[in-house]
Amino acid sequence: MIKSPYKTRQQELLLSYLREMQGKHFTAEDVRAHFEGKQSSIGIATVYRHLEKLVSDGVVTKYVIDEHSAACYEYLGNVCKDEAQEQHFHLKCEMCGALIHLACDELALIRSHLQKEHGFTLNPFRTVFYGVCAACQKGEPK
Amino acid sequence: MIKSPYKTRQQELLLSYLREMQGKHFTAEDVRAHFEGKQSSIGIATVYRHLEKLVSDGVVTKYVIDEHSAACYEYLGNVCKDEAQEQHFHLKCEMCGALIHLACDELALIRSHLQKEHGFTLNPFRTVFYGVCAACQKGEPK
DNA sequence: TTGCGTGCAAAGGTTTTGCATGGCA
DNA sequence: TGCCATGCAAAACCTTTGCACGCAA
Repeated sequence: MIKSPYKTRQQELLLSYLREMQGKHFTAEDVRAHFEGKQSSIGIATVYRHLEKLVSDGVVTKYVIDEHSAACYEYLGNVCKDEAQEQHFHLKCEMCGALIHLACDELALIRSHLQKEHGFTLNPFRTVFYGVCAACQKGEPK
Repeated sequence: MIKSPYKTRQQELLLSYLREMQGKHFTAEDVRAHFEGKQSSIGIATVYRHLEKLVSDGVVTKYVIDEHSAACYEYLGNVCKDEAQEQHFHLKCEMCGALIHLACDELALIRSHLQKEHGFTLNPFRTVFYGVCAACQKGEPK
């Protein structure tokens, strides 16, 4: 992670939020709203600028779920990057909208298959599987 | 596929374009531009309205590639839907932007795995695998 | 003091929607 | 004639950008 030349109040706030939300998903608006009202607030533009930088540093992942909802971000935190890559996939339920984390070794096979047979290096940080989750299939849409 | 109550010139044009583009990807703007200038033109709103309907009918698939580029559509055509589901996946290269079709039985295993082990029904029509394609890895970015 | 960081507002691009008009049956 | 379809323009939405000001070092 590249260190910023300057340390600012907003940066500290954002990082504290990230730690708090580790492993969960949030949008840029979530971040802004979280600090709204308190004497410490952050402009939405600043949030986007920081998140963009953190994404390019590989510390935060950005998922484009749907063109009409805001992008989802996730803080990868202290997890070893390679480890996270192998174990961490996302499923998005098209019915209830849930974004599900899936840690499954089986799926690591997909990566090696795509790599060996098709010369394609999968990026699990950005790939989202769409479909219908178990709950919704049982007829329990929210 | 649900039949429209009325048959219109624009509808005919759109369908002819779809047949022409079967198996390829296009955006709403591509459709509009294709008929621009000719005495037969289609308004962008009409294009979106038709595509939206065709998507919900399952005849056309919509892929949200990136939040800042237009959505990609694809006409599934006469292919049996079940057959297409088994054989047809998409890879998106994050370097050169190529959208690659991948027909691979191996990947059908993903679906059954997700179904059996996680109760999740994958929708291959919407799922896109992100990563880096073989050409770009060999250092041949466009 | 230097120059990066911030916030506001405006711009940017795609997609949707309201409304009056046009065209199919 | 009765409605649906169309097209234009405006709206809606998220995200980026320009610019002046503020603040860290």
